[in-house]
Amino acid sequence: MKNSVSKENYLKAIYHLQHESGTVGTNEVAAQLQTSAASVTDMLKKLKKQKLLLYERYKGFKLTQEGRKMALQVIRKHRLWEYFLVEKLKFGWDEVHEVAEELEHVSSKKLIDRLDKFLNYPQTDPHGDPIPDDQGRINQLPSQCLLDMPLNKPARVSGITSQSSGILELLQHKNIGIGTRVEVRKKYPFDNSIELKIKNQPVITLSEQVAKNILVQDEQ
Amino acid sequence: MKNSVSKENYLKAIYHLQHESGTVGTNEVAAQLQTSAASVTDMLKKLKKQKLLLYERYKGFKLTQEGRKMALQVIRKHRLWEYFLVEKLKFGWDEVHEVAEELEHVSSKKLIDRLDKFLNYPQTDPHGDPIPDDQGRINQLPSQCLLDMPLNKPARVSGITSQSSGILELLQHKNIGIGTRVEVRKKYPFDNSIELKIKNQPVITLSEQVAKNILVQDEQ
DNA sequence: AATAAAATTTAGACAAATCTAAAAAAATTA
DNA sequence: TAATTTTTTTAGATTTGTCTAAATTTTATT
Ligand SMILES: [Mn+2]
Ligand SMILES: [Mn+2]
Ligand SMILES: [Mn+2]
Ligand SMILES: [Mn+2]
Repeated sequence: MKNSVSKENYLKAIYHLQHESGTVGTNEVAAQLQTSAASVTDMLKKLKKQKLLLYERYKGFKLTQEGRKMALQVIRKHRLWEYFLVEKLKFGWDEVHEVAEELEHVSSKKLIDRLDKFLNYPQTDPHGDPIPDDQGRINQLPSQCLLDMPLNKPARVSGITSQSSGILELLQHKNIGIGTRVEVRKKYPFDNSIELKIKNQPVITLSEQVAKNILVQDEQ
Repeated sequence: MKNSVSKENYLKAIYHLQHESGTVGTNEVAAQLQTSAASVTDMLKKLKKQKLLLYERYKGFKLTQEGRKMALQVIRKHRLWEYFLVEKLKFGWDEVHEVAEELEHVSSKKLIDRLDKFLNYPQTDPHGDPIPDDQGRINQLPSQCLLDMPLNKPARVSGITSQSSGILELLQHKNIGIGTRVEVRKKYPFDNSIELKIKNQPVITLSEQVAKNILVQDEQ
């Protein structure tokens, strides 16, 4: 019943691609997992045989109910461990991903349920992504891109789309993190840059490339 | 530079056997790791090629300095995770071994050093075994078998040799754990059973099979 | 529609870790 | 010491996950 590390990584990658771009292609998965397209095809066949994937050759693929459920369990583990690393072991939010990529494959169900309890059932990981419960359910408040916010409307940073350490470092320097309260004060159509007021801090400017990666939720 | 899960398990098994019975044999390792003697021989060759093992065919083997160092790092991780599971996640001391057997292979050095700090640099794991520091150093107080203790000499339980869940469950029922203060009140040469006084509790009887697995240190 | 390009799959190979059965060496016993 | 038993190694396969190169299918472009 227990899947290999490799299979878990494939399930997770397919799940994420499915929920971002709708359809999933062999090359996309290969790029995500830094492997060859041929290797992906090999694995697709194995996942199909295990009834974790709906797949016809050349016709694209997507996870079955069972596959999705497994992917969500891996994601749950990944995000709980990330939370642990930041909240308890004082890792920076830009250093946890790699480590969680290993920890997520430890298989004990009891371990993860106890960890959840120990952390007091957190709702989101340090990047603002929601943590599925032990049934795989996600409760996601609607959030929108910072670029689309109307002027002077209070909002709270709820997530960062890109997780490149570059953007995370930049945001840390500008004192923007998950939960930070912000208001857009001005938008410049010329370069799509914005001026942003952060609570208790002066107004700062963000480029389009940065702002488009920031998700916010309405405040109050 | 990073070793596989399997290699780490071999290094650890050889280290333990080396320190218990002096010499190590292929069959012993096979029994410990529940694999075949042929598989062990295969791995011995690989470990030799990596200079982690001194090995000549048919002539026995032992770890090199480098191999011992690696084994001790795995043991450090194993015991720190066991401590975490018991102290923070409230696992029973008889349920942690299997889970730690997986967690010990997560490779981040920073993770384990931060965990050590978070746990406040514990000296021993929940079974009383010493936790090596990040240089692989162990500070081990001399301890002896409960069967060899003189009568009425105060002592403190410092370790359990066997880690079968059978004995751990038995000891839990009789309120014996690491740190429990005890005195041997009587020895019966007929079956080598003993009568044991536990502080604040009535005298109990332990069979030879149980008593020989209990290690104690002199008290005061 | 014919051709070119891109995406995907197949063919064939390899490394790691395992196995069983058989052979070889060492240790024990008679 | 010779025979027997035990331990250890070799030979030959198998499974999993990966690779490159070549073939096939689909999609896009003239
Ligand atoms: Mn992973
Ligand atoms: Mn995350
Ligand atoms: Mn292990
Ligand atoms: Mn232990």
